[in-house]
Amino acid sequence: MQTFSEENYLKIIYNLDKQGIKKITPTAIAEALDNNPASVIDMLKKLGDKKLLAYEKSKGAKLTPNGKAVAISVIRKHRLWEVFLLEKLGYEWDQVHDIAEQLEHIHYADLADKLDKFLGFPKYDPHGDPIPSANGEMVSMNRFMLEEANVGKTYKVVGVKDTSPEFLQYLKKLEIGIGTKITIKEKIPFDNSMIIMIEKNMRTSVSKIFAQNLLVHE
Amino acid sequence: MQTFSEENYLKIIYNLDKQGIKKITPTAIAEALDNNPASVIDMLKKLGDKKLLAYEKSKGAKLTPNGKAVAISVIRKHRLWEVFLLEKLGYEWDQVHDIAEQLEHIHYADLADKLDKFLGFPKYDPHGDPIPSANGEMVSMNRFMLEEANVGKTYKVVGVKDTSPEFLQYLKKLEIGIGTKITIKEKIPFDNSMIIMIEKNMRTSVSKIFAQNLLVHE
DNA sequence: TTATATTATTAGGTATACCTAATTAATGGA
DNA sequence: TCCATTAATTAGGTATACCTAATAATATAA
Repeated sequence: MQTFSEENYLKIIYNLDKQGIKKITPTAIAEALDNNPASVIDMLKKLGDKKLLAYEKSKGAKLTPNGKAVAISVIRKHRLWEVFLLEKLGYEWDQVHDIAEQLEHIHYADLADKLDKFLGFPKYDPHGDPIPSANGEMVSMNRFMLEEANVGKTYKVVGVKDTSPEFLQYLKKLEIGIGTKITIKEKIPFDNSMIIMIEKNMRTSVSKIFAQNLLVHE
Repeated sequence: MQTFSEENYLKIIYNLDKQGIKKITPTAIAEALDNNPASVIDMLKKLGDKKLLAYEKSKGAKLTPNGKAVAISVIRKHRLWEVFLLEKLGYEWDQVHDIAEQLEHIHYADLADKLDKFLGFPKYDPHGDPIPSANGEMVSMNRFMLEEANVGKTYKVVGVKDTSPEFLQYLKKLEIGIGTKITIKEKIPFDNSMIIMIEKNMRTSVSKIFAQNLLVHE
């Protein structure tokens, strides 16, 4: 059994690894957790003693299979709770993350599995991230940024890169959510903005930075 | 904002008060929390500084209106989560308490209210305890022990006094839950056992100790 | 009333998870 | 290569929430 704090470290290290960072340094972890590299080193020692990860200055931090399993189980709970908060309690996209940050640490035998079943075994969370199954497997989908989409084609929104309230609230205003269909009408080379059609009725222009933060698939 | 620990103290003190204990001593609190009186005194000082309670050796601990409000809000969340776990996730009576002990400390603006709405504004939790409303009010019902019920009359199960897995699992076996109707057929003076009819089809005998732990109302 | 328990309290200590400041190591550029 | 910058680490400190052991206060009983 891990503490909230230990679980957060494992989760962050797992995410940094997923992001393709080869060497996960104390500084990178401290930045992600918004704390101090000295604190991180304390914790890396502790998690090392618990055989949840291995840390070497030259190679950075690497989760053991055990540590990875804990990280995935925390991520599973986080994403399931996000689905619950959005679909059942009526929270908005930009609110579910903070609550799930707390709920992800609730421990009880088959809580995640019961929640999973109650929600109908969802495959993705409200940000379009895949939900690990009970055995830790994740479905992967060919996702890319709206920026890389082609003119004339229609895509489905599967998630966001930026999860700031500002971005999420803007999406809500545009009535863009998970599953929304977006057709690329035109790309404006001048400023790399795009003219898109949202669900066949709302034609609008979106900026480059917008297109760089919306995940879609064909 | 309070820590998990502070909330647990406030909750316990509130409950001891509800149980009619006039002088809530460090020893009584330590017993309820399964910790040390010395630790309790530390915390009483801290909660006193935060104006959540007042402690005097002669009068014991007394919650301030503020401390009481926090305690009630924790209790509200606890009981709402219990309903959720039982009704939505399919947990059993004897399991919901432990999970709710963790969930009750999750903080977020209107989480309790949204959960309350999702559950259809339940008035009682699975143990028959009233759920405080958003403004801290609790419905009270004329509840008593099955032991005090009269022969020939029919009652509705509203809760249990003993919440041990042993008792709760026995209830499950007898198919007795919240709302189950029980008719008193006969009282046996010899051992103070009772012959009851459960929901018009199951006639059985229950012991005195059983009848002392099942809460019913007319 | 006085001796004996029982409670309450204080003093001092532990583990967790942070912190700052100082030091050491590593890296990058001129 | 050497200096400067950045990163890693160590040392020592803080707050939380516990603990044990010793002492003080109170209650109970002979």
